[in-house]
Amino acid sequence: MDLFLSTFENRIDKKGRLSVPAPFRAVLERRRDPLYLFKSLTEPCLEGCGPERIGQIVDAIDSMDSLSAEVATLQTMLSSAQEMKLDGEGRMMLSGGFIDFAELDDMALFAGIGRSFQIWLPARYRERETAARSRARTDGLPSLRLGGAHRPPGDTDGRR
Amino acid sequence: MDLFLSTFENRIDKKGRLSVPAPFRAVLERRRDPLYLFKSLTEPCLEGCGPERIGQIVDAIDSMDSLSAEVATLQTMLSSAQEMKLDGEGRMMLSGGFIDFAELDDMALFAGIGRSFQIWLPARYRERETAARSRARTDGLPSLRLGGAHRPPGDTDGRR
DNA sequence: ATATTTCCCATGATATCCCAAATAATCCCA
DNA sequence: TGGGATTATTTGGGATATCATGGGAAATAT
Repeated sequence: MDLFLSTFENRIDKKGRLSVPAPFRAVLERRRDPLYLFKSLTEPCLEGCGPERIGQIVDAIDSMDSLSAEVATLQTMLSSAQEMKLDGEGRMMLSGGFIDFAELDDMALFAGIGRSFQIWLPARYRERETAARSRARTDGLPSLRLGGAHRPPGDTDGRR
Repeated sequence: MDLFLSTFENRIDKKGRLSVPAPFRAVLERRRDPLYLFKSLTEPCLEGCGPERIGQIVDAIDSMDSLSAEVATLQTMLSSAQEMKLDGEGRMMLSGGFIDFAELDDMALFAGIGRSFQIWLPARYRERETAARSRARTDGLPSLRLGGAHRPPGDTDGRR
């Protein structure tokens, strides 16, 4: 299925470079996709994805009333998005804006969440993770229908 | 996919010159497109794009009732549009009309929004971004159909 | 003649490339 | 199953290229 899964913690060197975890690079390389990063709209973290998600945002904007607040919101996502070029060793350069937004210092935690991944300050991510787990115990699980909406096996990409 | 993404802040020098960010120039050069700038209809900023977007506006006007108020509005976009010539270093000269309209002084912020970009007074742009982010947190994210509508692999550009 | 724009080159800052060291994961065979 | 060897991955640093910016000179207009 080719998804971003698991977490990885890598160092941000003094030049601002950060290695993309090899398994995440493998997903993108298999699809010959460049990597895009943008600031999360709702949380202090960065989001990483391939071009298809960026394309969805662009298309959504074109199909909406350009005066709506929703369009302004989507434009904010695009304005924070960057195509990341990786060096020969698979590292990207994080701009100051990205580092400030996610409040990163010298370590970054990659959290794969399926079709995209997030980049967090490690301490903040772990805080959030324990909070989510204790919410699950007190409030119960969110409704999860497993087994219903799967694509047939062998349908490895996202097309319909 | 060749989109205008991310933000860049450049200086307007005392001769009135302003560098177009290299990644934006690269998009235009790849398509051998000239750059057009016009005054935004809805906000105190300038809009930048290639000729195809200008063409879309012209076509939209042609398909509308030529006596309607909307047509008059759209026509003001066209009448404010200028083809910008760049010097050898990729800089353009902003006319006084453009500078006054966007209330620019010595810095300009380029914000890529996919098929076009905007030019803002940096402080004003950040205000607007903050507002969009707090709206996103309170009102939730705009509905985006994720996961379903992928293009087939290999269809890497943005054509429809 | 004077102001303004265009062209050209210089400079500093920063990103990119390239090679090497250190660390971590995997393999292989006893 | 253990442990040493091999390979993959991450990290570091110096050299090189790119880019934004500034200013002078030439060209154009007023």
